[in-house]
Amino acid sequence: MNFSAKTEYGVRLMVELGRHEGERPTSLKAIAEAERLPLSYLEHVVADLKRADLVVATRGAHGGYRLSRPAGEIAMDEVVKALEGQIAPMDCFSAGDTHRVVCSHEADDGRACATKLLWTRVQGGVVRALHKTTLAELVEFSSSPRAAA
Amino acid sequence: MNFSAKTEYGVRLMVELGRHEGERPTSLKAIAEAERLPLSYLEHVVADLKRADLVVATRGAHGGYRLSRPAGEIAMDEVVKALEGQIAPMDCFSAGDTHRVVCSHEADDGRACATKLLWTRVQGGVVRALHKTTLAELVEFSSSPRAAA
DNA sequence: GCATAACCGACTCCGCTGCTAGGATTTCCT
DNA sequence: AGGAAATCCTAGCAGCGGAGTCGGTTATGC
Repeated sequence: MNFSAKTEYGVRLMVELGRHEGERPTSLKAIAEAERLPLSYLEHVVADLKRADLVVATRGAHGGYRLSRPAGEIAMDEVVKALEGQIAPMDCFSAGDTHRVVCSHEADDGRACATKLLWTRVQGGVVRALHKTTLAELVEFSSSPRAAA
Repeated sequence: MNFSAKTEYGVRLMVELGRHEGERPTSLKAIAEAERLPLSYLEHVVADLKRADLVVATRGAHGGYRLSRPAGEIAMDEVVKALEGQIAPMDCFSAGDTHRVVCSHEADDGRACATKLLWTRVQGGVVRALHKTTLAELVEFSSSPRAAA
């Protein structure tokens, strides 16, 4: 169970933007240098965030990115969903249940899929944890030298 | 964010064993057929479960596997941990660096890793959800045609 | 002693993730 | 006007790990 590096990068990117809230837009290059992340890859990451309307871009010289809303109003489940695609602990939880036979025997005899209950609870736990955390919290946390979880 | 198929298989395997609690040991072959899973792969899965003392094996003819404890006393976080290796939403959360989670740029300037707070909460949410679910619950859930999460 | 079944390790296949490359487009500044 | 600095797009690639196979060995019941 792990989130992709893309998600990690995206969260870091968002935090970086949150740190410069109210200022002029921040360029990807600046973020890449601050966080020591590959610039060319960040382009893909930020594209996801933009598609989800979490970020607003300004093109051209002195352009860059800004948060679309105040950091305090951005719940982290939105961010992670935008980057990860969906928050589902098992493939059969996403919309396109393509090839694999994960929940196969559910339809067979009407018996409930044993693991469904488990994954549902896990999913709930994750989403709740993400939802109750705002970007502003992360920004603050990353600024203070010591803080509790 | 998803768990591996191995974990899904392992949970199903455990449920299947739970269903036959108190009986003679169940062979992998029987489980593979019941759940329509590849037998040869299940061998690896069950090996993990055995290593974690969640399952007891009986070798030879009429052998098979049994739960090491009553299903009601087996919390699902144990099972998932045994199969998944660890429950960490990010690589830097893996065991080994307990006291100080190393997140690349954290060591640089003493600034806390922004994402640490987030992943810690997520991890907590997952572990809590898994821990409060017992194997017995899943067994019961999979037997009744309809139940709520 | 034969069938059954756990045990073990090595090996292959494939998809996905992370990352790069190159170009096109937009905008600011002088 | 023209160049520099950015976002934007698409294609492609390489490595790695997950999923599954296979052959063989050991242990046990009948």
